[in-house]
Amino acid sequence: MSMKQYLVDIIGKSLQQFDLEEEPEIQIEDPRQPEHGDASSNIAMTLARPLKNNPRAIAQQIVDGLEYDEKKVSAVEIAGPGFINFRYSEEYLFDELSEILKTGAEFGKSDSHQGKRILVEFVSANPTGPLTVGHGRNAVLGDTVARLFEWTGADVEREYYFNDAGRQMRVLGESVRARYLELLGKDSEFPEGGYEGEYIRDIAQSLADDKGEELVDAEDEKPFKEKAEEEIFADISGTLERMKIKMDSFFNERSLYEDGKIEETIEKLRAKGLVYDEDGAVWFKTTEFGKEKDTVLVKSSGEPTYRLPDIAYHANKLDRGFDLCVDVFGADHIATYPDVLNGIKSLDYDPEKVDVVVYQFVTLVKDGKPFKMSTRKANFVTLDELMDEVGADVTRFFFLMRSPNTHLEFDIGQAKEAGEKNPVFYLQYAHARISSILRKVEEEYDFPEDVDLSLLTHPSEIALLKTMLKFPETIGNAARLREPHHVITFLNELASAFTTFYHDCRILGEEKELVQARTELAKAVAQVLRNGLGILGITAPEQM
RNA sequence: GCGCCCGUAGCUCAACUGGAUAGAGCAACGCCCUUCUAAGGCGUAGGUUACAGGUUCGACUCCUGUCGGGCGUACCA
Repeated sequence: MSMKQYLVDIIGKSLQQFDLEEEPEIQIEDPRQPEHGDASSNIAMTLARPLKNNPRAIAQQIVDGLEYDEKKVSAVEIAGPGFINFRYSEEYLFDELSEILKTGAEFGKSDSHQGKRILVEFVSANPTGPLTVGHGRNAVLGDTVARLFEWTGADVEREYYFNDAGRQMRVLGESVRARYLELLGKDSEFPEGGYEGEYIRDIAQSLADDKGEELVDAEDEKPFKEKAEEEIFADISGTLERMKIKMDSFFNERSLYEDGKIEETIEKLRAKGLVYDEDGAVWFKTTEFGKEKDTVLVKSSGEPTYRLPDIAYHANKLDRGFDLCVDVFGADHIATYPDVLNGIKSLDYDPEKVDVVVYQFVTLVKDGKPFKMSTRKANFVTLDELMDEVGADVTRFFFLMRSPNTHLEFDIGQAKEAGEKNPVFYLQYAHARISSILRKVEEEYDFPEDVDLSLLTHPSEIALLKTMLKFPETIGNAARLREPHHVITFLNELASAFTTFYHDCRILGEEKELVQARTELAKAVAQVLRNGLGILGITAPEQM
C-alpha cells in the first residue's frame, strides 16, 4: 500500500469520531515547502463548514484521534490555517529504498489500467510526403501515452489509420506522373495544387529507372500513386523506427468500404431517424445533439466526407473489444470529435470508451520568424532532417517537454545549436555520472551482503530519496491525464536532487560502510532515471 | 458573429484535484575545476500570473465581462 493510501486510511478512521452525513474525500498533497512536512492534508479546512467549527480545532481533534505506525510516520503537526502535516520516518524511507532496488526495472509500475485493452491511434498521416516536425508532436505524444498506459498495466495496441483512396492521393499520383513525363522529356502539365516537393522527383526517377518509358501512356495516375505510396510509406516507417515507434497495426480506411461498414453505418443511423437525404446529399442530424447545422455524410457526388468513415472506424475499434480507444490529434481536428462521439452513441456504443488527446499546434520558427508549413508546397522540415541534426533523444524530448495543451514553439536555429544547452542532456548526464561512479566502486570495493542504509543521514541524501519515492505517483498521474511532460518535470527534479547530493556527499573514499550505503542510493537513482527515460523512449547512456 | 484552446520573469515554459512564500531552463551579472564527468555547481537580478469584477477560510487554477493570440465554424482532410 502506498504511503498516501495509508494516510487516507488512518485519517478516515479518525474521522469516525465525527457525525458526518457523507464521507468526505480525503486529499493528500505534497507540500511545496519542506518545513511543511512530507505529506499534508487539508481535510480539516474542508470540514469547517459542515462541522461548524474552526479548522484548527477540527485538525486538533483529528490528530488526537489519529493512530499511526511510528515505523512509517515520525511526526504529525498542525500548521497554518489548519493543515495537518506528516513527516515520514527514516525507517520507512530506508525500507522504500530497498524496495526500489528490489523492484528495479519495474519500479513505478502500477495497476490503474490493469487488464484494460487500450487502442492508441496516432500519426495517421496519409502517405503524401515525409513526416514533418508538425507530425512529430503527434507521433511522440501518441507513443509515449501508449507507454504510460503500459506502465499502468494496460494491454496496448498502437494503430496508424490512413486513407489512400481520396483526393489527396490522386493529386499525389498526378504529381508523380507529371514529374515522370518531365524526366523523360515528354509534354506534361503539373497538376493544380500538386505536391511540389523534391521527393516527388525522386519517386519519378525511380519509376523511370525501373520501368523506362513503359508508363508514358498509362491510362490513369494509378501506377504512379501506388509507387508513391510504397516509397513514402517506406520512408515514414523508417522515420518512425528511428524515433523508436513501433506500430502494431495499419488500418486502411478502404477496408471499411470493402466490409460494407460504411453502408451499414448509414443504414443504422437512418433507421434511427438521424439520417436524411436532401439536395442529393446524405445528412446527419447533428442539430439533434445541439449543433447549429446538420452535417453532410455523403456529398451529392456520392463521395463520403471524412466524418462518415471516422464514425464507422470508431465503431470498428469498439467492435474489436477495446476498453478504451484513444485518438491523438491536433487542435485543428477538434471539430470532428463531437460528431464521432454522437455517431457512435447513436449506434449504441459507449462513448465513454472513446477519448481524445488534443495537442496545440507546433509553431515553426525559422530565422526568427514564424513559418507556415505545407506538405503540398514543400515548405517543411522533416523529422529525419531534425534527427540528423539533434538525434532521436532530443527530438522525442523536445516534443514531450511541454504540456500538450500549450502551443509549442519550435525554433529551428535553436534546435540545431541545441548541443550543450539542451535540457535532455542534464538527465542523461546524471545517469552517466552515476554509471561512472558505479564502475569505480565495482573495481575498488568488495562489499558484504548486508547494507546499513541508516548511515544515510545527510539532508541531501534524504531529499534525494524522498524525490525518488514520488516516481510511481508521477507515472500514474501522467497516464491518467495523458500528459507525458509530468515525467520530464519529475526527472528534472530527480537529476537536480542527485546533483546536489553529488556535490555535498562523496561516495568514493569514505568509510566502507558509508560507501556501500551511498552506492545503493546511487544505484536506485540510476534505476529510476532509466525507468523514467525509458517511458519517454530516451536512452540512458552509461557514459557521455 | 459563434465555439474550443491559450495569455505566468526579457525569451521558452512548470505549478498534481482550488492550498501555505508562483518555480525551472535560456539570456544577463559575479564567483567555483590538484577532489567520484565543469554537458556541472553556488550566488545576484528579474512577477500586480493580460485587464476588471465575482465565488471561497484560501484563486495562476472556478464563474462573468473586456483586450490580445491560435484553431475551428465546407457537399476539403
